[in-house]
Amino acid sequence: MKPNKATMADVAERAGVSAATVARVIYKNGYVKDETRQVVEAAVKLTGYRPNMVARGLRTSRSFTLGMVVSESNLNTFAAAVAHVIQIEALKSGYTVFTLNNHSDPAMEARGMQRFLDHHVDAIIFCTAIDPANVRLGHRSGVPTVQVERLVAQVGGLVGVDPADGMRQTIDHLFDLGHRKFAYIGGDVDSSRMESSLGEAIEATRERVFIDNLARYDIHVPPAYIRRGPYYQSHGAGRQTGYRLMKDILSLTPRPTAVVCGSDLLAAAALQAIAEAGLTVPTDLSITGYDDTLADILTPALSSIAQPIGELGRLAVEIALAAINDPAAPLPKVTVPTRLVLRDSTGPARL
Amino acid sequence: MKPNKATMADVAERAGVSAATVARVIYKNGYVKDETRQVVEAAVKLTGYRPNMVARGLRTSRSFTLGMVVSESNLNTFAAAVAHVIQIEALKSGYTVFTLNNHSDPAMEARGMQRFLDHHVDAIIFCTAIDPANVRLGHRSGVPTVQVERLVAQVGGLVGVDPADGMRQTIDHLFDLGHRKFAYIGGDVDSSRMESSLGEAIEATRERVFIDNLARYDIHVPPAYIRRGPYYQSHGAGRQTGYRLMKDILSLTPRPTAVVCGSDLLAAAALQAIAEAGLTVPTDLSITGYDDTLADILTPALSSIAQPIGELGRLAVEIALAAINDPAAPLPKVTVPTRLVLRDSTGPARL
DNA sequence: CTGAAAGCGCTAACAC
DNA sequence: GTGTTAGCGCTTTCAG
Repeated sequence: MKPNKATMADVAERAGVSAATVARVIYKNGYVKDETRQVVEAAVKLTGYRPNMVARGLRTSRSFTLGMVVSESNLNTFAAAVAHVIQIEALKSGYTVFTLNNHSDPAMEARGMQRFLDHHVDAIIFCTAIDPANVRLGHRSGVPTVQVERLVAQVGGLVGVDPADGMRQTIDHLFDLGHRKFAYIGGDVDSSRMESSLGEAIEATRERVFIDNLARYDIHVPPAYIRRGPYYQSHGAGRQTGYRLMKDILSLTPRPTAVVCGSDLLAAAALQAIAEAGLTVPTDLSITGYDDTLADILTPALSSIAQPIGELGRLAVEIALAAINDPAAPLPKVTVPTRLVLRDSTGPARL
Repeated sequence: MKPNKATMADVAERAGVSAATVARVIYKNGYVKDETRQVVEAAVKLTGYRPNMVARGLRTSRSFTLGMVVSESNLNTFAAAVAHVIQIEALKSGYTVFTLNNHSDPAMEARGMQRFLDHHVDAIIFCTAIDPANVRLGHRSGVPTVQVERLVAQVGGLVGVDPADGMRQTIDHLFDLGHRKFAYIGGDVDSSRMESSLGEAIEATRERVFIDNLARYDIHVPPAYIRRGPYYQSHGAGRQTGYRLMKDILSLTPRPTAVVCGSDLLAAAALQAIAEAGLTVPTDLSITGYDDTLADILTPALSSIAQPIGELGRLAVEIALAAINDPAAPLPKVTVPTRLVLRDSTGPARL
């Protein structure tokens, strides 16, 4: 049973008009006599007509689709959350989105990009690209691109995140609680995966902002107190990175009283190491996360630096659509702020 | 710069043949003289020709796209994981997938479905549909549908999950550890969202299997020891469901020594309530999760019932593609098993 | 073995 | 105001 097969011609016939008139009614284009409009609308309703986006796409070279590349491990709920918002926003604007997970594999991402191009998507949003070459490919093919959170190639639009506010609030908060010895657990930078001309990766920025804010209080963090590792460990590959890095930190003398983490996942695994060492958060040690995704469901619930997910997604779609509607205009690079969300993982420093 | 704009006609011209011949070469259809093939292939390479899937779709009424509806809250990493696998599998088979998150809202899901149909997707996979009407709509429109994990409408294919094995292992394990007093925390069933003729919702099945397995040991669970609530609380809406339900359970006399949860997220929030009560897992209380997604990163890491995510995704795509290639064949309903993954949240019962 | 021609469903000039 | 026409890029008979 396939009732939705009514074509524009069918509607036209039913209404006793031409296809062109039907189109005019549907897209409210040229002038149509009011009476005619009624008839056509009735015919549309009657036949259950729905425009064929494929045919429309061929004719107009506008597919009304967006390609979205996400880099979302099972536990990277941040990227997932942004992706959700993007889908909703796109939907609102009449766009449907192709999603592709690059699984942190440049080759996979490349294949997906090619698919997007083959399907003539109107724009591509990278919810963090893994390989600059892929962003450039999109750009080179004349498809507007928007990079979210992480800039890997100096083309197209960007919706960046500024960790400064959140980090400042975090350091202020911890300092006020009496903390003077800090450590940092962060994601490591694969600099091969961004264009060298771009300067700092976001991981480096987070670290720098951490250090700078402590410097305001004349606190200097020795290199040994800053540890880095991969954001994700594939499922079943044993403990996540933060576990190992926290163990390293716990073996340091003197032991820090506050540990700032570059993601909630790193912090979650850090909590495991802390518990294993027989220590308690926040009594023995304060700890903070970043992303505010997992933070809420951990024990103790994490104080965490939140990135404005809704804002990120909205802006990404907005920029993409603007670029589609005006291909000549340059794509903007915008930045959104972060803020600390307080929960239960931070407390007075144990002296 | 738009180099990828070479059309089939361009290639044909370059090669000094007709478009029809180019098509034959590309899709290895009819006979083509070897020499001609060479020339055409060279022209393809030279022009960087890529088939236009939109035009192809119009002509063949096969869009080589799949629609995927996911019901994935930010913390529902299970659905996200299945969605990933589906994308990969589809990609392998030449399909690109439109993703839509229904955000647990039937109206949103309906809108997305309509988009999928407008774009003439070749099949639709529901990574748990929210409204049977939407599944039926797809089916009625002649688009093969596959439901994953949860069956809400008695049409199309199904890749179901059988909790029996995992639950049996869980109960055996806990019983062997000396546990005799059990409680259960599960997702509640919104029966308005499934067709009444279908029998049990998966939530009900999990509960039943829990009860039945305990009955094997002559253990009877009073109703007060079985609590239900919504799987997810939207971000910022306070503690997740499991927190409240666990608080309720902790106030019961006698207190159970083992609590089985219907999802890792419920268990995660339950851990928060347990910690708040000053109790320790697994010393004072054993607890198990379901999904094996968050399980790994919690403190303590959860023993959890794992559903075979890769298998689920693979089968869903397989069934969808089979239906596309043979629209007459009935869509199968298959079931995959579960198993317990042991970690640190289960221990000897405290007497 | 290869080319010519028709047409998928829609839109955008251009007529009337 | 409305109809006619000519394709968008591709596939698929049908001739040859």
